[in-house]
Amino acid sequence: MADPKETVEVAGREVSVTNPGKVYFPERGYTKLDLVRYYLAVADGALRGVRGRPMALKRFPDGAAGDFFFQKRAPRSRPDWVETVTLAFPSGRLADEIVVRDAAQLVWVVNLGCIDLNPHPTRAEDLDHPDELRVDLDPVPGVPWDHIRRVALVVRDALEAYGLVGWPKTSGSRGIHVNVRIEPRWTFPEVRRAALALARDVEQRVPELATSRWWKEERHGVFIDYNQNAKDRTVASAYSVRPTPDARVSAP
DNA sequence: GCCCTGC
DNA sequence: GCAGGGCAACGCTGC
DNA sequence: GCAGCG
Ligand SMILES: [Mn+2]
Ligand SMILES: [Mn+2]
Repeated sequence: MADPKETVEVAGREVSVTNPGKVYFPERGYTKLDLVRYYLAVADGALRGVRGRPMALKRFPDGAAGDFFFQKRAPRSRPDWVETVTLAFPSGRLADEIVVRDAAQLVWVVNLGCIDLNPHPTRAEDLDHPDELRVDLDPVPGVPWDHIRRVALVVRDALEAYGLVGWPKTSGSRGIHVNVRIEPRWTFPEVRRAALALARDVEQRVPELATSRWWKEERHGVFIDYNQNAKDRTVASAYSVRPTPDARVSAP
């Protein structure tokens, strides 16, 4: 059959795309090769979100509607131009995670069935000090988009008071992510505490719109998920395609 | 999606 | 040759 | 220590 494999030339390498015609988004008819071509088209932006960061792989070998699994450890068999870095867990266990820096590595990851990209907030060069604080706005069901947007604007004001700049994007699901560049100087617990302080600040500014309550039952409006800044937690990066039926994208 | 194992 | 299994396990919360 | 949360 005329399908098993296609080769794309990217970043000076030949990268295989297996099952290029496989339908990954049945509702829209988008194929695996469509997904690869999308990522090539936005490679500059997509790489800005993941470059130099270890990432957890969330793999959908049968497309967005199929089963998925997480994979922290890079597949043992991989080209020598695919970079990894060794992470240590508190348990003492180790994991070699993928680090993407160019479009060839990106396509290689997409070929594994990764639809969205989930980088850590750290760089491979310094795994203990995040250089990105992530403000994850998760609306409870039924919250209108305008409220989410308004909370994001309040986040901007609150950040400004600390001399910080937030870079917003849709999550591609229901909420908004605001990424904040920080000096790689603070530990995970310290960054998480900063995110909590920010969440409480925002909640105080617009208590009708935003909440920092951990318990779902006590939440109303937009939950500012500060815990997303804990260690070993990742967030879908900018330009990631989400595994939704309509192939929505996290749009800056 | 792909490897590894075992039949 | 082919079917089946594996592929993560964190850290924080309030009780 | 537990289960809820993501
Ligand atoms: Mn979110
Ligand atoms: Mn969240």
